[in-house]
Formats: sequence, C-alpha cells, structure tokens
Amino acid sequence: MPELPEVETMVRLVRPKLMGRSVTGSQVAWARTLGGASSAKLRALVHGRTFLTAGRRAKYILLGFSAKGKPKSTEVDTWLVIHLRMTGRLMVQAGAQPASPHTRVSLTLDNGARLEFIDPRKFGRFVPTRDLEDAMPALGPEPLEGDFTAKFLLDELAARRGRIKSLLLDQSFLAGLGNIYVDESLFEARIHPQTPANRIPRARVRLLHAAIRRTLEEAILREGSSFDTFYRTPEGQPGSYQSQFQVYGRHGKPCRVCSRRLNRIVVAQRGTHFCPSCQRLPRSAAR
DNA sequence: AGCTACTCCTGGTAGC
DNA sequence: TGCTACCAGGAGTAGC
Repeated sequence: MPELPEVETMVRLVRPKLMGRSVTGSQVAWARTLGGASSAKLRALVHGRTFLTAGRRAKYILLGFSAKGKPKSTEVDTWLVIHLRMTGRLMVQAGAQPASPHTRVSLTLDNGARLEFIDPRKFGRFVPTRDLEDAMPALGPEPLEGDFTAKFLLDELAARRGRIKSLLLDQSFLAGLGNIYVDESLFEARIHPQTPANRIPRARVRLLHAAIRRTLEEAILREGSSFDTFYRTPEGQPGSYQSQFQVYGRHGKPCRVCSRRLNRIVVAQRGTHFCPSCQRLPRSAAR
C-alpha cells in the first residue's frame, strides 16, 4: 500500500512530466473518485490550467495550478488533492498508449499525453478544489520534518494510553506512516505493537523516533516498496525496499536478528507482524 | 479518550 | 479446470 515513501516516489516521477504542461481535456470513468465533486467541476477548475507545483503532504499528492489565464503566475489558486489509498497510481501516458482498464480519471495534456489516475479498488481520490484546507483533514507533523522531534514523541506518548501501533497509524497524530512502515519501525525500536504508548521507556521512545525517520528515509532512497498491486510505471524501475523488510509479511519466517519465528496478530484491524522475542510486551501492560 | 464494527471495492487465492 | 467464498486494508464514520 502506498505510504509516505511510495507517495514521495510517485510525486518525483510525475513532476517533470507535468510542470509547465496545461490541461486540455478530462475523462471521468468512476465518479466517486472525485470525492463528491462533479465532472463539470473538474472541467471548470482544471481545463486550460497550467501545472505549477507537484508536492506531497503526508500521503496526499498536491498538484497546483496557476490562476486561470495567467500561466506565468507563481500563484497557485486551484489544486488536485490526490490520495492513492490502497491501489492508486498516477501515470503520464503517451497519447498513443491505450488507457489502463482501471483508469478512473484521466486528464489530457497540451502535448497529447495523458495524466491517468489508475486505481483497481476504487478507494483512491482525485479531488479538484480551490481550498486545500477543505479537501484535507487535520494532519499531524511530517515525520521527516523538523517539527517531528524526539521531544514531541516523548511528550505526546506520555499523555496517551492507546496502543502504540494504533497511535502511529493515526494520521492526525503523525502523518504519513501506514501498516508496513509502522511494523518495520516498531521492530527496529524493539517495541511490541500492543504496548500502551505511555508504558514505553523513554530510551525506547528515542529509538522509535530515530527508527521512523531512518526507515522512511531508506525507503525513499530505494523508491518505496513494490509488491502485490502496487507497482511503478513501465518505464520506471520498481521500488526495492520490500527486500529490506524485517517483519512485514514475514510471519512464520525466522527473525533476522534472533532467528525466532515471527508472529502475526491483528491490531487496530490491521495485520501486524512482529518478533515475539525481540519485541516484548511489558509485564505490567499484558492484557 | 480509545475501542470495535462497518463501509467502500476488487484482484488474488484458498479450498473443494 | 472451474467454481465459490473469503480476505486485504486506509480512512471515514457511528456507537459504546
């Protein structure tokens, strides 16, 4: 599933193909992908506009357009807010390429290419808006930015009793992690996923802070993880971080550190992978 | 505050 | 081989 590293990789991939291009047409094959907006609104907001920015906030891709009729302006007044959810991808296709059978929304560009939002499971969103605040929920800090400090994590965890895995998946607490990188980070910090947040020793919280950053940075360097339904474009190499997984999807296999068989449980309705030997639940926290 | 359950979806796969 | 049943899971929401 696309998480922060995969979304960042996707942005880097499409940015050079979009900057300076303008939109000449649009097609909507699955209306709900627009998140409540109509095809007419999409048309009204983006036709004739020029792509000015391509960025990321948490797992959202933000494509910014210059004001209408002012393609040279640096002012962005219209956005596409894109969330890949489980199976979404963005691709810029040459005009001659046929559309994917799972293309849900497609924008035609002034060079004849198409920006396609491809999403087999239809959970993803591709939302045109003038108001970013309106199109995104409240989000916690970016894990790789300066405001995500060890002190922030120490202070916040001390005040919460929920299980650490649930908390790290909560985008309003910390924005960008998903199931894979939470499991990997908790393994690296040797924290059991069901540990109540306020029961984690301070030294482990510091380890967790470093683990989250290191895991995400390494995954971005490797252009994310590619497997199952998430691939890169045909012209790009797939991400390779999945070869670095320590625990995710490795239940039943030996721990790379201690050789004990890895376990899988369900926490917060998510498959959760961990080493029962390296990641111990504190006795005082056992349910 | 924090938990579970349900919804949205379909490709992949386990089981027969 | 071909069928059916079930599952994965990010995020929003409802209910306790």
